[in-house]
Amino acid sequence: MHLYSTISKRKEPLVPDAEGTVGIYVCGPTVYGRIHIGNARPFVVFSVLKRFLERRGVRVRLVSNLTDVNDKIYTAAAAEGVPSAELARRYSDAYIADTDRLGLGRPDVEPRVTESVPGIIALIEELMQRGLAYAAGGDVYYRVERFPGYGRLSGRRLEDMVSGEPATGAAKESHLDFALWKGRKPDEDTWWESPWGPGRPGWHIECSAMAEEALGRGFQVHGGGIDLIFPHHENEIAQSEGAHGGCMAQIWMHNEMLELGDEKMSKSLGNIAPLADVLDRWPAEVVIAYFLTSHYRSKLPFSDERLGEARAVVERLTNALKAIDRAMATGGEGHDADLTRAIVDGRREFFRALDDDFGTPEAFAALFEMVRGINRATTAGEASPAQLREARHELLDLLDVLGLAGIDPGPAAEVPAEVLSLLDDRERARAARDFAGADALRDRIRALGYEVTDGPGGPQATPIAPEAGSA
RNA sequence: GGCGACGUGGCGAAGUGGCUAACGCGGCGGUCUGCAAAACCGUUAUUCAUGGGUUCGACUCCCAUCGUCGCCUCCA
Repeated sequence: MHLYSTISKRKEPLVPDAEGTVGIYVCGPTVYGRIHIGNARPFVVFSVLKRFLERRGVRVRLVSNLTDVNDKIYTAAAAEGVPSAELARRYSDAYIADTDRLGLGRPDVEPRVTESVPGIIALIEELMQRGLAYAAGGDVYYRVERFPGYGRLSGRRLEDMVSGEPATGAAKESHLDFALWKGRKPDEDTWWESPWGPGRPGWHIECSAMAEEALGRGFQVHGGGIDLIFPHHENEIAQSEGAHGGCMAQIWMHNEMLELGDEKMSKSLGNIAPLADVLDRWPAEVVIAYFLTSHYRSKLPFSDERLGEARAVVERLTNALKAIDRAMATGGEGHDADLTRAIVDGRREFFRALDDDFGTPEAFAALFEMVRGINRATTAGEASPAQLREARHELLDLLDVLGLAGIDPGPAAEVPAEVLSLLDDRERARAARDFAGADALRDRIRALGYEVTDGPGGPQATPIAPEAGSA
């Protein structure tokens, strides 16, 4: 498969390492609050990318960190009057719990900064030995102008960079330099001893250290939000490649931002929708479909309208599965060549789309071609139960790649006898052409939580799905 | 000011040198239905922000303009 790489601005072939493994490192959240729907985008994109690659027979090692020590964590903890370690642990747990609800599994490794300090210190020492870092007033800084490739990822030149650093950074040799280690300030209650005195890691160094520890030097894909390109990922490259040479990652893969109204959603702007709240209102599969019906490199508006469209997508897929189940019961005895063609073509196009820079919108288009073929077949009624079962299996198989297998309604749940009885009453009313009575009975059944639909095989009562917003 | 991304039908979203510009939602017409839902069939952009240029040929390449967004301030 090919993936677009920010550093080359081209689609690059994804080449596994000598053991046939693809290592992926994705920058995870800083845990000073509940994560928002925007944070969920890389989680979904990279989790599903992993599923896809594994389906392709590639072994994947997905690593996504938690940044659990940071200025914002100190600040939030101080505001609440709790120890920063406690606050970080609480929101680390919340992050795991919130993303678990998506049902996409966990990354293979989820390292935490607080558990990676020895490796971080070792990396800083290596940089100092190479003259790329220097201690100053209890801090350690990276000497940016000593690293020739600086700016390669973000396409910046050093002379173009404006000094945004406040005057407090007076200990630095250059305003471009960034902190690798920050000396402990009196009110900072999470800290470690180091060769440079007590303190804690700077923002960027932890990812260099944790990526190396989990994936080794020179892995396949480094990912994250596009807003991390500068300075975070630029600095990671400076650190990792500065310390060891070589190439930190083959491909730099960045997802675009969510938009709320006209601006991006972000914690600093305060216009956030917590993932947990979104998942209270919409099923996980709808949220996944919401992300995946758009390309990961496109800006994605966040709104109830868009979630509603994603729900329509999911319903169309679900309805096709239901249609198959009904058709298998009534069953034809022949072979529907058009159905087979739709399945084969759909499967081919599905994988072709994902092979080309993870083209999930086109993959959905392929699914819909398959769905139309299925719906045509169930309408025509020629396909045998065996052929229909195969079609169902194929569709579900592809849905599973996208993490959407959960939309399978499965075998219909037992309908309560009371509902069945009312259904019989309604049929008698309909037979007597007492439609007012029939509709009244339908209302009573609905009050019991079941929707009545009249199909070719007679009426059916199906549980009413919970509506968005009702939770 | 510097760097970067993007502007495709009512909405969303693919395509990125050459067959009829995918797919979903919505609209309209039809089939089915007591009604409804689902589904199916047909229809819904002579056109891809605008203006130039390159080319036998551009939505696709180049330039300019307008517009939107992101980064340059520890936000995915």
